[in-house]
Amino acid sequence: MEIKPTESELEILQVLWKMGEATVRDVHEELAKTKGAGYTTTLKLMQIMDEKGLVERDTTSKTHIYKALFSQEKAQSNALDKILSTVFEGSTSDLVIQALGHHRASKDEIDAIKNYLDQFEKNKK
Amino acid sequence: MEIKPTESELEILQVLWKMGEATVRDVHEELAKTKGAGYTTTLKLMQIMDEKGLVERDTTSKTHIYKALFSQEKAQSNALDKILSTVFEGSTSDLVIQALGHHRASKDEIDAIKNYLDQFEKNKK
DNA sequence: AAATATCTACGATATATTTCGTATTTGCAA
DNA sequence: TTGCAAATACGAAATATATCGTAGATATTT
Repeated sequence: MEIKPTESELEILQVLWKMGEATVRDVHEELAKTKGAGYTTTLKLMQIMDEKGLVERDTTSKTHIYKALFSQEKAQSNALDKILSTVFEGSTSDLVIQALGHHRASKDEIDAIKNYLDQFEKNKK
Repeated sequence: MEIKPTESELEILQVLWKMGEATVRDVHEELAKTKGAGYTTTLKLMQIMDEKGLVERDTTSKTHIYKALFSQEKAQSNALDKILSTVFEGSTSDLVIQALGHHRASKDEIDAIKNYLDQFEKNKK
């Protein structure tokens, strides 16, 4: 059973990942900073997401509290899978090199990656 | 002016990238291997892509010949930008490490990446 | 040259997604 | 307790995307 968040649903998930828990108003106000959709639009989407199981909500009080069930890690994994197969022809190294080339990483980031690679090679042996 | 290929358009672009030039039938038969849409569906999409400027076509003979105008590199760059901002919170290193972790890269690929990093650091100085 | 196959053009339908309007409910404040 | 503000529920419209059917044009075969 594949549940794939739509574009708008992902925007909402981003807010939930950042805030942990949030009300519809919380989410809507965050989105309003960059987008111009009405409150009920956000509400409706979050209700749909609840039906789909992308989020859960506590409905004990009048104002419902939402939490993401679809994790950021899962979203990352899905996103990588998809672009690997659609635009990178399955080449992880192409993807990595492009990523490093176009989006400048800090020295710390580079070091983190090098460490990771060293670790990786050791385990290979 | 942002022209963003849709999901289906991207599938078609993939075929064009691979083949260089292709007719509607070429593309359709390639897609048919994994998908069940009719010939005119592919045709219509490719016509729309032509209007959008995603492809160009030679219409001198009855059977038109298509070529991608939207490059694979551009698609790669767009795809990375998007997932970086939507699911990786802008962290290139997170993206790279996830990519290396979940999708096993060959020794050659790892080496390629390490070389790239070394090169990168040298230029920094 | 007629019949047949293959192609393009293009409107129309189907489906998915997003957006909104309105009704109803709930809590708080006057 | 009455009224107002803010929330949910939900159908429906708006928009975006994908799919198809049919008509007409162009080649190819017999």
